Amino acid sequence: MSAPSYPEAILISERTIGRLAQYRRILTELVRDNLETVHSHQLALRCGGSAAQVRRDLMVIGAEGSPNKGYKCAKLLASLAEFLTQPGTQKVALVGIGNLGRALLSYSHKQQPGLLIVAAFDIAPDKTNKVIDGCRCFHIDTLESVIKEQNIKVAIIAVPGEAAQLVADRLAIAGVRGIVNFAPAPLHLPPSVFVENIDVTMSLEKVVYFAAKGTQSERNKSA
Amino acid sequence: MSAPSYPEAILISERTIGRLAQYRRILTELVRDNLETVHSHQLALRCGGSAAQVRRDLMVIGAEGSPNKGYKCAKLLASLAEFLTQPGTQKVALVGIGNLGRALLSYSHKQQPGLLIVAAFDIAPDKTNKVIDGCRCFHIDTLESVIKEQNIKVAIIAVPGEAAQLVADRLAIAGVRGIVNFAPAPLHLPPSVFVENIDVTMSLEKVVYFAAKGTQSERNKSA
DNA sequence: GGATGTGAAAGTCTTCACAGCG
DNA sequence: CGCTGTGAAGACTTTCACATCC
Repeated sequence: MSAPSYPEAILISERTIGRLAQYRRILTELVRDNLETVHSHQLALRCGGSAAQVRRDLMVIGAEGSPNKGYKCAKLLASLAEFLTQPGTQKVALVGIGNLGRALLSYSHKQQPGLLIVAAFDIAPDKTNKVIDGCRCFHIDTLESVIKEQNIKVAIIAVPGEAAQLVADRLAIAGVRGIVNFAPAPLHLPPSVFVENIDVTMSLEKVVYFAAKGTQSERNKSA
Repeated sequence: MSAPSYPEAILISERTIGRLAQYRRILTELVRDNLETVHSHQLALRCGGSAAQVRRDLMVIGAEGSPNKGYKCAKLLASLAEFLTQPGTQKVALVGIGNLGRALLSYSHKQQPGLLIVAAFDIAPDKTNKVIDGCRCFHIDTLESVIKEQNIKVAIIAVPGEAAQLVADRLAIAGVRGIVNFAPAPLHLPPSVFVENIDVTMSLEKVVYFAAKGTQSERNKSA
């Protein structure tokens, strides 16, 4: 009769996971600055949410803070790191070495946390078989073999909309389980593959609308 | 007693506006391909939503389709264009001419709809006083004067996180009413300024989590 | 028959408010 | 006291289901 391991029965919403990732980023800074403890309202201020929201989010990972002193930064950061997958642990592939792709590569190269792009693919021969920002670039024909060889489970799609579905299908078959999709087209994939869409044009149009029309108040959903 | 003009009393949610922008993009393609009519379930397939969702969204702009024939593409597109602000109408400023900024500039240059960046700013002298992808680049010192002169109401922030709040404050004072923020930091601004955050790192971490852990099904929120 | 338009139900997410504790 | 932890309420979104019309 060993102690039951974390049931993990309750499944956590996408929004919550996103905010937990933010909290981790903030806590990384706090720990770097040698802060001992932090209150929920302080975290709220730094991520643009409410204190109640922060407390509820931290509840789901079983974090515990003491009244009047708040949460211990180091301990909380450790809990978050254990709960979320450690950044840099997961290798990421990038498909599409255009302007956006190169911007992501330079991020990956400089940034300290997350975003460890280990392989990039493109269809244009002049972009392949070289190293950009420390990342090896391959021709798209080798996508399946490289993905399998390196056991890559996460990919970023930064190709034109017309090519996105085809790329996504190939990624899924090669074993990728999660995709960040910058193409402005929905990907139809089996539910075993998680897809996060980032549609810059749509976001811009939203902002244009609200800038011109009604004054919606600032909301921080950061997605 | 004139007929009451559209009350516009009901304010429309951010999510809905985002989807309406997607519908417009899809309809632009349909009209280009000379499609006469379209059904709600066809739109749903092409944007990754449900048919009921599409119909409800179109309800808010008072679109009308006929049973069995669906919606008239051209008419619906016109309604959407009238409702959303016409793309290209609003001039957009870009702050931060790094890799991401340049990727956005090249988009702006090539893409047909939306995204008309007319001025870019940076603090580095070697990036300013030139033209990149058809967009004039200025030193950040001239931000206020250029924004006011050109009457720009929408801006994109693509600077490092530490500088984001300062830039946002200056933009708001210069008269900007809407901001797309790529910096991973919340902007604290008066509610008269609409802010849309795009946090690429956070999205990536979400995907890493769901790729590794539980299999959440694909959801298309495209934000 | 097969689609739209829409009230109502169901579901999801956020905020409130307060007990309990240091 | 002020803050955490959390049930309960509230607000918002999506889906259902069906009357209605071509």
